[in-house]
Amino acid sequence: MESPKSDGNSVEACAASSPSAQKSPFSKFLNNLSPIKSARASRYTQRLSESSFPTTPLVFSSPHLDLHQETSFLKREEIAASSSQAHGKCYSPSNSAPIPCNQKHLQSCSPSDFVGECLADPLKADRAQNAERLVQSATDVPLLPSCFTASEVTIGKVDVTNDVIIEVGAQTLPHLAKKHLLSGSLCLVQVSDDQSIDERSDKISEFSSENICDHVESDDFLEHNEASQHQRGIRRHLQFEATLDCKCDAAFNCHTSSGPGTAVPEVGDHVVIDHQSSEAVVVVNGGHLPDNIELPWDSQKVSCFDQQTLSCNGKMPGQQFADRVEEPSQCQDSSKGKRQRETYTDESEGCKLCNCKRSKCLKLYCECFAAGIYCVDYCACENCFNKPEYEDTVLDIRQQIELRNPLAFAPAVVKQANDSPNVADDGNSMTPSSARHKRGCKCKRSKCLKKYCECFRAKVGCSDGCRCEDCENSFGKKSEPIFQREKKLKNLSHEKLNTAEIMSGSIKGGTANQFSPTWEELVDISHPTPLSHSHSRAVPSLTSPNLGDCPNDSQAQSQKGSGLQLSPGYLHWCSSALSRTQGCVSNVSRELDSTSALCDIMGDGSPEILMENSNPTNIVKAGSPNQKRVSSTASII
DNA sequence: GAGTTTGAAACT
DNA sequence: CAGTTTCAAACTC
Repeated sequence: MESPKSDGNSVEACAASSPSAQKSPFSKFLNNLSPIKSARASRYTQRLSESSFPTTPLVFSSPHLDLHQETSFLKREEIAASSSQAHGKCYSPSNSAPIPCNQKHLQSCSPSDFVGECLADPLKADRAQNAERLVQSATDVPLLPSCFTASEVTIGKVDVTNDVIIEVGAQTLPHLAKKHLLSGSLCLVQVSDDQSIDERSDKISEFSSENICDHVESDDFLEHNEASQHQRGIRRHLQFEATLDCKCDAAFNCHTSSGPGTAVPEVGDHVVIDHQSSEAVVVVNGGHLPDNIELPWDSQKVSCFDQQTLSCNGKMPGQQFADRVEEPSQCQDSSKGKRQRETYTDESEGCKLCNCKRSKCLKLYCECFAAGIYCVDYCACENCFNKPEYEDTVLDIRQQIELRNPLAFAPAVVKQANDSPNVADDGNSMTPSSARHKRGCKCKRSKCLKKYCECFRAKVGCSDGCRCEDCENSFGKKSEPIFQREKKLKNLSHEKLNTAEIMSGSIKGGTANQFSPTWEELVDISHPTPLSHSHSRAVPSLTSPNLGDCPNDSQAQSQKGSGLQLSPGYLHWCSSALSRTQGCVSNVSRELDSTSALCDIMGDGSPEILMENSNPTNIVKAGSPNQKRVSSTASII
């Protein structure tokens, strides 16, 4: 391993700012950083200073640290995570006021009501509540890299005895076993001033070794992490593009998608963002790995974040490319070449490994590229340019693709506002599906029953945005367009005709038109659901797609099938959902225009209500919490 | 593991 | 926008 050169802005310099770090094993470890890592760390540190991120050490008031309470570890984690979100939230060692390390980052949360509550009686504490409070407290802090790793901790010396300085942005503790580092906790270690540097680090190591893995094995922690690790594992993500413009904490938030109740284990997900390259240098997965798992990679590389949950004040950070380390469960055994893939998982993008040969992993053919992540060694790709070292190229290509299709890198699956089931042609409710694929599929032969189908692969039902044929998606069929129904009906008519011919032995003077489907017949076919009968007056009008003419999804779909299609993509899905509730809308612009009109009709001016009731089944579903409001729409129709 | 099938992406 | 080609994943044997 080459020794990085210190440029004065590097992590090394950062670590050296601590008196204790100068001779510490951490600084030794700094010298063992690869140039790339060192460069990233350097950029990160530099960005921190440039962007006025507080580099002041985190100081936790020692009275709140009870190292004798083994179970308090999780609470320390909570604090650590919360503090990491707050990055720079400092507590005075002697009083309850936060140290003014960076005024704008200071919060009202004081040690007494924050740290103390968390540590005082962790066994009795309601972790969910605490976590929620912690997260809430942390999220109040803007502009800060929300995560850092336990490996980012160094200890320093402070004037006040018994206090511990946690310095962020330093380096990995070399003493910690990898598996312990993976526990991903910012461990707070109480050391005394008279201890030597090595003793301190040893103590940290000892503490970590003895406590981290043990104490993170709380039920809820393990429950979550077993699932998350199996599904998501540990990945190393690097954010593309400078996210300095998006300094909000969410941009650096590496929490997974769980709610506050599961925030305790989640907070172990830490990341250090290199703001210059927008790279997450080190991320440690949220918690614990079984002791029997030996990880094949350097703990330095261990990282993750769940990019799907990133948000920047509600907005997705535009570019979230990520470089990641393989999942141990799935990727460890992977080798170049064929392997089992887990392209989609329920809550994350899973472990994507590509096998690209010609695309150089710079096209959407490449699932890694499409997912916004860098390829990794376990990918079987050839001539891969989807690597951090080609970041500029990747970004250029990405921009070009986004110019063509702004939604190209949007999440493939769009969650629906409510968890309403799709409705099959026969009116039966299909598997409830809370999400739809953003583009929809165009399957012709797979019947949307194989992973060729993007919807099926994403475990979502097909939507009206799909152009699939003979959809049998087990997660939810799409409604059949009228032209297909008409086609079927014509076929049926021809069959009838032929049957009649056979039966009668002759047919005279008649044409097939005599047996062409009437609109009434089309209504019967295109409105297979009970709802349709209640609106049987609403003959599907292909020429006047008024709200009143299209009372349900089938009719809306009928219009679509008649050539009045919505545009594809996410907008389509959202708009489609909107249109289904509205009754029908023939195109996006009409939908947009009619939204306000419908709000006027409904009288409450709440367009979100439309989204909440995007499925027509809600209209007639008794007991639906939205029934009253929706039924008013139905009555209007 | 090789070959085939499939459908999305890219291209025209 | 539709048709064709390219591509890589999914699938089959």
